[in-house]
Amino acid sequence: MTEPALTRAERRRRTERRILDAARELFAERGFERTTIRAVAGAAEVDPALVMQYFGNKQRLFGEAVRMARPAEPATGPDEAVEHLLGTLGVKMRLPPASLAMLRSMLTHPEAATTARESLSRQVEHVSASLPGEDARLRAALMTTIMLGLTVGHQLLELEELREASREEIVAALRPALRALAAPGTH
Amino acid sequence: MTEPALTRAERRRRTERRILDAARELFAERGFERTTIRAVAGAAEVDPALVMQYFGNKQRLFGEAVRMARPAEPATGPDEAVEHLLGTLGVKMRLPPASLAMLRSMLTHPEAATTARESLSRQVEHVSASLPGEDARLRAALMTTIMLGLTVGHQLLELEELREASREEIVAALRPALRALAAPGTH
DNA sequence: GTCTATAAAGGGATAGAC
DNA sequence: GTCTATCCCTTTATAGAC
Repeated sequence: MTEPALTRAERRRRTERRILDAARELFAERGFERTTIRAVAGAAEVDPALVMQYFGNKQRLFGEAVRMARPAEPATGPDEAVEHLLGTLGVKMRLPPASLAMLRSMLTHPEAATTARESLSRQVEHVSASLPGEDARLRAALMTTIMLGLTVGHQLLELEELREASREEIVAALRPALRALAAPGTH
Repeated sequence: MTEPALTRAERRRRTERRILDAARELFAERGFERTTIRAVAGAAEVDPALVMQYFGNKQRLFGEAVRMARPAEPATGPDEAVEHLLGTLGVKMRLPPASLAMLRSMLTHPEAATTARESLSRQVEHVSASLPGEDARLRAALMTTIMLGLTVGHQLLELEELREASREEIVAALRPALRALAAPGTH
């Protein structure tokens, strides 16, 4: 009793974690519809019924899998906003499984779509606050969708033309485009 | 016999067309997995078995639904390439159902993913041929994914921030960004 | 040619044994 | 607390009647 290797609660916590990790990976790879409870259980090496026991249903499992902490970012200025977006590219080229899972299903699963919209809207707000000019909100939205397109093309569609470039090359090529949007337009 | 209102072949052609139109709309709206043969048949007001009779299986129905004519575009110069891309925005804000159907499923359906990759690669090649500079291919890829992100955000996710802007505003705000990519970089 | 009936499979969910 | 067994629904696909 002096060395209770693992308490029940602890064991349970670990099993739950294993299931969630497996779920994230499969949702990220195949999307909501093509991911089965059975497959998740198989990958986590637990019984399918246990997955239901822990998460209730597939929808809640998905909800837990795509939930993640989001760091709050302070508003600054146009140049900083550009560099901030470019900086996320390092992250975006190896997105956390939770984000990938959400992105993979955002076009075909209602809840994932909602989460994606909310997340993108927050980013638009954040960037927008750092930009000058009348149409800051639209330009911020364009900057955000540019990053979205890049992520989709690179991470989800795995386009060769992007895969064969280094992060630095992409950042360097993209910077002038984002700068053009960050500056109040001459249009 | 002088007025055969509709030949068998003609009737069949029309029914097939009705099925395809219904399929495109549903695939565009819900994606491959969430679209059922039954729903397609219902929308086209035919028997589900008839859909199978005509198209064999769901996969082939999808294949026919997303197939579409693609106009060949001549290569020109950087400015023309930019204006060409911006010009497609008019189209992209009301994409043909076949394209929408393909895009909707591109992240979760293997065949749609392949079609999307091929289509994007063609566009990269086309734009790339019009650009000067060492890294024309990468810059063309970025321009293409920018348009992809915009389409996804606007048409599929229906982001408010984009929806509330007019085509002209978007074009005007986006032009400098694309121009920055079209010019051989100072990076 | 079109529809009825049904086969066959897959997978989410549940009850209850251990 | 974990697993066995199974239910039951949905959906694709087929066989054969009309």
